[in-house]
Amino acid sequence: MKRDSRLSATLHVLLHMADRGAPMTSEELAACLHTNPVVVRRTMAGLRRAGLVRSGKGHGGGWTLARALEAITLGDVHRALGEPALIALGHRSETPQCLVEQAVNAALGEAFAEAEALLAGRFDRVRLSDLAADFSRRFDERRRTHARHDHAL
Amino acid sequence: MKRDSRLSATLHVLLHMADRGAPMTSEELAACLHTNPVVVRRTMAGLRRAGLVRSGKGHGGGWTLARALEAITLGDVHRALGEPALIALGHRSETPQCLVEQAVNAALGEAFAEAEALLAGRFDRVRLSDLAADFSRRFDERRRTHARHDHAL
DNA sequence: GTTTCATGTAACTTATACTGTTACTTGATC
DNA sequence: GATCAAGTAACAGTATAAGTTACATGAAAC
Repeated sequence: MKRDSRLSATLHVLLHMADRGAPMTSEELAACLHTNPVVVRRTMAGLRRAGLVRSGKGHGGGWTLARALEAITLGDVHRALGEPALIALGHRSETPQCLVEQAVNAALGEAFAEAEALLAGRFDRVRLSDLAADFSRRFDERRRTHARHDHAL
Repeated sequence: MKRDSRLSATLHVLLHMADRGAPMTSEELAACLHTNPVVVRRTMAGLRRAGLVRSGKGHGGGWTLARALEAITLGDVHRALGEPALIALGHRSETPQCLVEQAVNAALGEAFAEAEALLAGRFDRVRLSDLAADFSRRFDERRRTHARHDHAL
């Protein structure tokens, strides 16, 4: 299965937007993702509709967060993206006549639903501010590592 | 994401094979799945290599189970199919330079791994005999329902 | 008010993986 | 040897994410 990376990409650019503080253009965000500005606009359109971000045209335009990082969960972003499927497996038929297939669907469906609920629940409990805090930790860590490096030179 | 239904299909035919007791041809199994015999052979090839089923050519040939239903778990079947991805989401880059992306990958990766472990663990605990028992329950239930129907006529 | 800049969107192409189909080979049974 | 069924290669179909081009819309700068 080819994996959907829109959630990953979107979280990435949202954190960059927060870090910047000023509007960022689709072109700048596309550079962060090594992709095309149109891909960014297309993906962000759902977030705009969901009220997570705002967009402005013309000079000084671009994308800005509409809420604080603390007020946006991964679940909010996932839903804004159209709530794409989390589980890569599916049934052969959703409404089978065959009793064997009904038994298979029941067993797999229960397992899928449980895993999906686990992921969705976790998404709802993680805020963008949590990711930003982890980024800061990594940033400080890198600074310490580089400082040691500099001393060694 | 288009969902992978090979696990679902394979469990379906394995139960039909167990129910039959005698070898079933790819053509017969394909009829159960409303698909093509070649699709069946292709999918079952992994199970043969894994020692879950045997195949015979010529007259009286076809597919048979190589183990009892109690000795095959959903996990066995999933691995025999090449262990396709369970989670439909992925990272944009597996080894990002960007610290922001590293933080995103860490958060998502942990969530993905947890959900994947939940599903895989569950697959390892469910045996084909469990599905067969559920099928029998459904079969009896339908017989009771149909009996009541007959009385009403 | 015209130019410039940036979003909004449609349309098309590409990439990828499952699925379906045809054609042919291999091997076992009658 | 004829028939049957698996084994397999090769190719077409389908769906979706992703990338690209082109153009319209609207806001700010000059």
